[in-house]
Amino acid sequence: MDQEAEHRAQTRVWLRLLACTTLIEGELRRRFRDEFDFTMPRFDVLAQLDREPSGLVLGELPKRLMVSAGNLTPIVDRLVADGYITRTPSNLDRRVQIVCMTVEGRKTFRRMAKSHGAWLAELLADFPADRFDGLIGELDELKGAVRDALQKP
Amino acid sequence: MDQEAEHRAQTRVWLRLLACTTLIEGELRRRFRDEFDFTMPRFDVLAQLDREPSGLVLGELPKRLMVSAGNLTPIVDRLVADGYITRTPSNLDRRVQIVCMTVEGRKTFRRMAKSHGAWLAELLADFPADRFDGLIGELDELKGAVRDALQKP
DNA sequence: CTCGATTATTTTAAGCATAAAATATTTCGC
DNA sequence: GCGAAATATTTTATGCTTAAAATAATCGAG
Repeated sequence: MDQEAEHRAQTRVWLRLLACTTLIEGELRRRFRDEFDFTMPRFDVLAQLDREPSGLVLGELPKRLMVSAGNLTPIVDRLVADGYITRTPSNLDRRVQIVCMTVEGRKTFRRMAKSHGAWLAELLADFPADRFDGLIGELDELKGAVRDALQKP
Repeated sequence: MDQEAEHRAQTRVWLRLLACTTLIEGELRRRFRDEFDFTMPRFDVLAQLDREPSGLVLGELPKRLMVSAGNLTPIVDRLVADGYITRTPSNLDRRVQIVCMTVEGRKTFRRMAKSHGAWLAELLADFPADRFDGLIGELDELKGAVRDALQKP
């Protein structure tokens, strides 16, 4: 494959990737809004905390969710205000805060997560099941390749 | 594959997809900003107009870019103010406007598009070239499957 | 021809996202 | 222990994004 063709293939991969993500994300956002009056970023925060019964250091969230720290402040604020999570200053280091899901938050999250899974199943239903593993493998490799490329400089 | 396993595979596909897109998009955004003081949505508008020498009906842009109409108003406003595009009311239908790239806009776009291609090549360099076509095919199928699922209701 | 429906576009309100600056606290070299 | 560097978090400014309401122009049925 010459340089030109490789360039074209790379652009095509990127555009397809973006189209698939935009399509799915848009529909999931719409349903979260319509069914639960909730947003995906809020759901993503709860999803992280669901796996951590003892809570998480606040600073861990931006890393796991791949967003900026400043971004999370108002999102966490609102989740606290709505009673889904708590935010408690650490006694050992007063710069640090621990965020932890409340019982109410966990209950709400589980209900939404169930729907989330069902929506995804509905959206991906027409994709042949025996090719999921192949696609996952390709995407994993792609992710690794991009990560490596970002590491270099 | 049982229901459970299929669900897990679907979630994994979605998370990988999102991770890849977020990773690449973030880096491209950063570079657009650092190198050209430009944003991706602005670039996307120019990319559409680059393929239309005689311009486009404004209402065509939200459809092609898969964004809402209201979203484009301030973006187009600024591109006009910066001299990259023109916006002229149609004589036949005064509701309609035609947007068209200026000579300056076209020059700027081509310069940025060249860098954009190079950045993408850099980010995807470690992904084996002989597997691009396979991945493109999978993503095309995925996109089609999701589109079909969205059509149904 | 005229009024109601449709279509194109903008405005508004709310929230997400980033980068960069600000604030507050801790840690570490000396 | 003191002051400088490092770390955790919030604030600020700017821009993207959507949904829904508003505006404006055209179309179409009678």
